[in-house]
Amino acid sequence: MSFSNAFTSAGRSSKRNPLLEAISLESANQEGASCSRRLISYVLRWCIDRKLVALGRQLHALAVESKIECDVVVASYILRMYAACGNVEDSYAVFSYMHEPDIYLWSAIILAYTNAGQTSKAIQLYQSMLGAQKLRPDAHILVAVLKACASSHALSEGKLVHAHSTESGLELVLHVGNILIDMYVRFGCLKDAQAVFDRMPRKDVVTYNALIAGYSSDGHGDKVQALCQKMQEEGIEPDNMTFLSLVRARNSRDNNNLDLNLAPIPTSWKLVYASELFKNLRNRSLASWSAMIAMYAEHGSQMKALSLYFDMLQEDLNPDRITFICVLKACSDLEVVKLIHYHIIESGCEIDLQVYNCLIDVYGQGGFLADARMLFDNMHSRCVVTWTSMISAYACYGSDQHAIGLFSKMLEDGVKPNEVTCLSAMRSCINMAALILGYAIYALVIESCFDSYVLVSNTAIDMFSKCNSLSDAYSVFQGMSKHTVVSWSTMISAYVQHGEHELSIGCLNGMLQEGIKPNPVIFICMLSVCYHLGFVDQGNYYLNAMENVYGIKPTLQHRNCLIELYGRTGQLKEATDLLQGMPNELDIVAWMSLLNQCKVHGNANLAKHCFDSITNVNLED
DNA sequence: ATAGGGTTAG
Repeated sequence: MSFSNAFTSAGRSSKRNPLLEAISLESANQEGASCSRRLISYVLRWCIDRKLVALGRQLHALAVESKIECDVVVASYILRMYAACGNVEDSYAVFSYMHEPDIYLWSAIILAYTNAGQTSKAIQLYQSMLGAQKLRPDAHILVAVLKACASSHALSEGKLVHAHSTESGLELVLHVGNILIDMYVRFGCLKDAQAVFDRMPRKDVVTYNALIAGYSSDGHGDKVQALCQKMQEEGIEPDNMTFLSLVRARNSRDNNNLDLNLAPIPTSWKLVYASELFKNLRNRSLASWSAMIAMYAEHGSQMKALSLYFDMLQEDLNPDRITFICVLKACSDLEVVKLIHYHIIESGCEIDLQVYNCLIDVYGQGGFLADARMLFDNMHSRCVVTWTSMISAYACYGSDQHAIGLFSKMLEDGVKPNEVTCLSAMRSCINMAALILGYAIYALVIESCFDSYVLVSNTAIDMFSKCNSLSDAYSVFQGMSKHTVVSWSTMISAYVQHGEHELSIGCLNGMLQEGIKPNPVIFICMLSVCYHLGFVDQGNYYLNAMENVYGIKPTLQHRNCLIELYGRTGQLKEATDLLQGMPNELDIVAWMSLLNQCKVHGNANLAKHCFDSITNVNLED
C-alpha cells in the first residue's frame, strides 16, 4: 500500500494540501518505501483532529510495515488516534503491545478510557501503573485519573489520588487543582473544593468556573456573587462557562421533589447579574444565547427573550434544537409561534421529538387547540410528553371531555402516563367535579407510586375537595410522608370550602406546631374563616401577625377579606378607614361589599361615599 | 488537559 493511496482513499485530497507537501518532501529525502516516524506522527495528528479512523488504520499498518510501531512517540499517536475515533479497545491493543510503556503512553491510555466513560478501567490502569512500574505520576496522569474519579463518583479513589497529588507536589499545579475542585464539587464536598481553591497560587477562569458551578448549583448566591467579583478584581474575564454556571442554578429540576430546603438563588438577582455578564461576554456561544433566552422567557419577559433571539439571528448564529426549545417558551402570540415554527421547519429541527413536543405545547398553551391537535395527529411517533402536552392543553382550556378522552386513548395505545399526565387529568376532574373519574385516576397514581410527588398529592387533595369528598381529601393529606406549606394550605382551603371552620383552625395550628411558616394563601383562608364566624379580633390578629411576624405584605385580597369582616359585623368606620388607607389600590370589590353592608346596617352617608368611590374607579379605568 | 444551553406541570 502506498502512502498517497492511503491518503486519497480517505477522500481528503486537494490541490494545495500541507500533507501532500510533506509527503513529497519526505519522498525526496528518502528514496525507500519506508516512512519516517516524524511524517507518520504528523499525519496521525491530522487524523486525530479530524477523527479519520480509516486513514488512521492505514497509517497504523504503514507503521508496522516500516517497523516503527514500537516507537513511543508513534505508538502514543496511534493510541490517541484510536481513542479519538472512539475505539478504545484498539488503543489498548497498541498499549499492551509495548514492552515498557513510558509515562506518556500511560497517560494516553488512562485518558482514553476516561473519555470513553470506562472510568473504573482508567482507575485500575492507574493503580497498576503505580504497582508494577517504577513510574511516578505526572500532572497529565493525575488529571486523567481525577477526571475518571469525578465522573464516576469514586469518592475514596478520588481522595487517594488527591493524596498522591499532594505527595508529589503537583496538587496546586493549575490543571490538577482545577480538576480537583471540579471533582469535589461533583461529590458535593464544597468545603474540600474551597480548600483547594484557597491554596492554589495561580488561578484561571476554569478555577473560578469550577467553584462557581458548585456554589450556584447549591444555591449559595452570596458565594457566587463574591467569586464573580473576586475574579474580575484579579483581572480574570468571565467566559461562557461562568455565565452558564450562574444560569444552571435554576435548572436543578431533580431537586423539585427531593430537597425543599435548597435555598434558591433569588431570580431577580440572578436575572440582573446574568444579563450583565451576558452583555460583557466576548465570544458568546450558542449555549449562552440559548440560556439567556430561556432565562428571560421563564421569568415573564417574553419580549426580551424574543428580541434576544432576533439579535442572535442578526449575528449570523444558527439556532439549534435547544435554542428552539428555549425560544418557544417565549411565544404566546400566534403570529410569533408561526414564525418560529417556520424557522424550525427551515432548519430541519421539526423532526426532533422534543422540539415537536414544545410546538404542540406552545400552540396548546396559547389556546390554539386545533393547531396543536393537527400537529399531534400528524406525528409519526409520540412519547408520554407528546400525549401529556396535548392533554394539558385541553385541561387548561376547559376542554375536559377531550382531555379525558385523549387520556383514555393514551392508555389504550399502551403508553404509560407519568406524574405530569396524571396532574393534567386531575385538573380536568377538578374542572368537571368528576369524583368517580377522580377515583380512577387516583388509583392509577397510587399504582404508579406518583403519590410520592408532593405536587401530585397536593393536587389530589384539591381534586377530592373540589369533587365534594372532604374525607378523601383528608385521607390523601394524612397519607403523605411529607407536607409542604402548599399541602397544608390546600387542606386548610378544603376545610374552609366545606364550611368546616373549626377544623381549618385546627389544621392551621397543626401546621404551626410543625414549624412551617404560613404562606399568603393560608391567611386568605383564615381571614375568610373569621368572616364566616364573625371573629373580628381574630381577623385583626391574623392581619397583624401576617405582616409583623411572618413578613408577608397584605395584598388587596387580604384587605378585602378584613373589610368584608368589618362590614359584616357593622364596624363600618373601621372598614372605611382600612379601605381609604389602601394606597394606589383601587378596588371595586371592596367598595361594593362595603356598600352592601351600608344597606344592611342602614348608613346612607357612607353608602353615598362608597358609590362615589366606585364611580371614580370606573372613570379612571 | 477542565466545563455547557433543554420537552410535559407549577
